[in-house]
Amino acid sequence: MLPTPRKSTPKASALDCRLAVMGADLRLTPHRREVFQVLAESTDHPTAYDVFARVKDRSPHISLATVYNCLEHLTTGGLIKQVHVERSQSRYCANLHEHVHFHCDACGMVTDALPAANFAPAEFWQLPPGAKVTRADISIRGLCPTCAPKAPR
Amino acid sequence: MLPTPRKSTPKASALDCRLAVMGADLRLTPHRREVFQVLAESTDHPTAYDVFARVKDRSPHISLATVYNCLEHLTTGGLIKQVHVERSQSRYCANLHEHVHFHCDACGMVTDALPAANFAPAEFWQLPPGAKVTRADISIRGLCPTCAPKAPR
DNA sequence: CAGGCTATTTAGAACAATTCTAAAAAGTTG
DNA sequence: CAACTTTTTAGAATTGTTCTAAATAGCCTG
Repeated sequence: MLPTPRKSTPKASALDCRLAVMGADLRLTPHRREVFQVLAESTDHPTAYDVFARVKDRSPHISLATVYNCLEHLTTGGLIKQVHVERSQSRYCANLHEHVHFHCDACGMVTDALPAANFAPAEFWQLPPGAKVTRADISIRGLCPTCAPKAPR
Repeated sequence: MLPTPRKSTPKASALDCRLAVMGADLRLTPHRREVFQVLAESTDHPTAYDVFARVKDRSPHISLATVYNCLEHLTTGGLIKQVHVERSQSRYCANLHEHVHFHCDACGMVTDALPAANFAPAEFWQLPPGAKVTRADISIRGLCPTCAPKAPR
């Protein structure tokens, strides 16, 4: 049985709007707002621990468990996305536009790359007949502009 | 400093050939051969533990650490590939043809999908200028033919 | 605005997958 | 076969994450 839906807090900012509009049933606690805000201000795909460290500047008493908790709620609410690079720690981003991730094998940096053209996975690969595609996780690996020149050969 | 290259064991099978040809400097121990063989016979992208369980039928005394060790050597030697689905345990496959992975969100099954057409990541996404692409990890998610009909709505 | 409810937060324990360690065993070379 | 290197082993350690139980806070009803 689902809990009774709650309204969001009275005072709303631009971020709050996005939270209110997109997050189906997500109580807008100060912690969740801060976690979201940190992520919205970051372009470097921070890990849960990175987020924890950044939020701590504003809320020194927040615990790592709360950050994980907030990240989970924001993710399931569709407000942020989890990014997986290999099977190392998860990273998060607030960029919800369709994009892929470019990952530098040398420095570990992760950046977003926007699609240059329309892209439909089912057109490019022979998927099992009858399969229903919900999404494609695409991570492109290589060397970033900074690391590429330094590479041997 | 690299260790002196060793020759592979005298008697060579088809698998050994692939191992010998492709694995730059990989001593062909019985364990490594068995791990590779198990993988070559599997199409279900087993986890390290799955491989461990399957190899144990032939070599009851093999340890999990050895399986991890063999998988790592086979991977760095380019003989097998690691497959990552989200950040759950790694899976492995011996299919070295260019392909992507289709992952069913309902049953967790992973299958290979071959490219229907030529595919160059740099054509589809605006990667950072100067970046050097070495590979694209593409995992397509959705529902497999078995699970799709059962899904609600 | 007190009482009752539910949700959130917390610190720390637990967990799972993997890697590390140190020692034993096996293989290779001179 | 002696000296050396590599592989294998069992178990400990590590890492990133999730779980737990208790404390706290938020909201609604009367």
